[in-house]
Amino acid sequence: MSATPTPTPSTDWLRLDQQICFSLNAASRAFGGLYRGILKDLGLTYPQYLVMLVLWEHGGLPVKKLGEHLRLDSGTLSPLLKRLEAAGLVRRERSARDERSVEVHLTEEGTALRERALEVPRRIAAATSFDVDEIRALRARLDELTVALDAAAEADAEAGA
Amino acid sequence: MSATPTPTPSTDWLRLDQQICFSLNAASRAFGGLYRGILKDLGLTYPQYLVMLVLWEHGGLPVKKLGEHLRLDSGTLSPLLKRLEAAGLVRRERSARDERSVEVHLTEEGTALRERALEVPRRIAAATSFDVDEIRALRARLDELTVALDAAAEADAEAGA
DNA sequence: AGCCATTTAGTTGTGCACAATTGAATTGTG
DNA sequence: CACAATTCAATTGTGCACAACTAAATGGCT
Repeated sequence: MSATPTPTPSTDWLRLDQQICFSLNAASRAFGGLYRGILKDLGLTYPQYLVMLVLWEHGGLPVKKLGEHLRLDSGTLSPLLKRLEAAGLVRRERSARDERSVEVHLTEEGTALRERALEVPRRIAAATSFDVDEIRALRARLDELTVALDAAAEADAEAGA
Repeated sequence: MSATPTPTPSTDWLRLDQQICFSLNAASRAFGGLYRGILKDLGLTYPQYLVMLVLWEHGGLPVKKLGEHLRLDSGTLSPLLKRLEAAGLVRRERSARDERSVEVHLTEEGTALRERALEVPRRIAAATSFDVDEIRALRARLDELTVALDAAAEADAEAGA
């Protein structure tokens, strides 16, 4: 071993402050903290809010479709939807024409909650201090990144298999 | 169904695809998936890898300092560090001069793991298809955002109190 | 029709994030 | 010194992410 490695030239690729993933993770959790405060009034967690957004936009959907919109699987959605159902915001019912599928519908209360949710994006936007174009550009960048990462993870998984 | 609300003009602020937080969250989870595959060889999860990065860079640290670097509290770190200890990568010992504090040190094995971790950033960078300057710019942007969000969450919390 | 691969939700188990609380050690103040 | 306030780690409890598996329903194929 001899003498601590400490190579740390200006290009130490293992430095935390050089890792994009850390900045991303930190920003994601900072958003989480802000949403937590704002959504508490609505009785929603952030992932629950995302589910409600999809339902408000598309109406009733099977769990599968919901998962495609949000990139989440039934392992995450099943318990989350149960909690939304317990809160009286959604109903879950087996599809008549395909008994495997469970369709998620808004209740009256769930539909009504949309009105109160309208102020959420405004409060969030106020917090970022970024203007609309900056947000759009950043979002586009991140989506590019996500596509590249998903493709790479896919390729990696297949190489490993 | 009495006419779905569907206000959806081109500025429906509740549309999922307009929300920066969703892109951020998606990118963060996409990174997670990629790291999961790469770090499996090292026997680390992504948060465990972050802890190891800090230890490789700074050497032994009390849990508190570790948490400041990573923005994590003892509720997250305590069990995580126990798992790293069980894996033989770190030792935890009460500080002699302040019995409240627990110092986390790398074991030989933990120090040695750094060599094998050197290829991780390379593999990640290859997956992003972004060049170094783009990454740097994106990271700077995200860090700005994080600062703004933390400040806003702080202000929000105080207003609520 | 009978059989089999696929699809769809749900369940189980592991690990992380975070709020709230506990308990011990330390520090500040009278 | 005594005692209140603070600091630090750990614990408890809730909820999310994801892998692996189960069970039921479906659709294709012979």
